Amino acid sequence: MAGSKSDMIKGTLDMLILKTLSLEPMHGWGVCERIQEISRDELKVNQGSLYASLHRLTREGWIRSDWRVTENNRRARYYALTKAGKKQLGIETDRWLRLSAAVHDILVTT
Amino acid sequence: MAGSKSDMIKGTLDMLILKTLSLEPMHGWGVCERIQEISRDELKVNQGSLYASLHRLTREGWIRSDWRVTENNRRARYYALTKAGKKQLGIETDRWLRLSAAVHDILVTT
DNA sequence: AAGCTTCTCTCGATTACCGAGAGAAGAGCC
DNA sequence: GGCTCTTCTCTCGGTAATCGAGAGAAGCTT
Repeated sequence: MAGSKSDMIKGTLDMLILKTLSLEPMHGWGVCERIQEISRDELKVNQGSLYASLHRLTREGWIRSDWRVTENNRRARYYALTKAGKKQLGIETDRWLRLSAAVHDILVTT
Repeated sequence: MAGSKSDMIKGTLDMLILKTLSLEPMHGWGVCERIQEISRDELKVNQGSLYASLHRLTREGWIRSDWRVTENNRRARYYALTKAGKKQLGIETDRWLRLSAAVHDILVTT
């Protein structure tokens, strides 16, 4: 299997998760699927990275969670953005847009 | 310090250096300045990261180097892209464009 | 009961980058 | 000669993010 697994761009996972949760509260598994779906399989979130990030975001106070029952009648932890998380999402998005534009500038220089 | 001067987006440094060297052979110090200049100070390459990357790229066979005399009559190691390096630059650029587009898709989803 | 799916969470290894240096050598000045 | 500034090389410890490979629990289907 020619590797070519699409890894994440390091440093973007937290932002991507914050963004996804800003759409609506979701459980971890749902975040994975949503990101993969919107990116048309370009981005796949490894579970090991997912929960590490979710716990990191919780520790920072950017998201909070509680147990609920899913549509399928299973228990799951639902995560939601806090106010601070919303602000953080803005900060990280700005930073990403600036930096990725700069990278693009380098790449197109002749 | 709140500093947070713009760090690199992790994983892009090698590509950026390959790209910069594809313009013309340069010494390490020159690569730093060029990247900073083109990105209008948005991207600053730390020396510790620079030489780590340069050595990594050499080890992989994507660049090669030799000692030359600079315009200022100093000795410096000039780095140049190899054929394999040119190919690698293409691969990494494609990957970057795909992934950054996917990230963008997530960010604009409503 | 067995097995599949959904969902949670953990942990060690890897790797890239930062940050803070040291060292060497030419240039300019006294 | 001695001094400092600039240019340019390279090293190394620490940190943080991600991977990769798992385990565990509980509801569903057969």
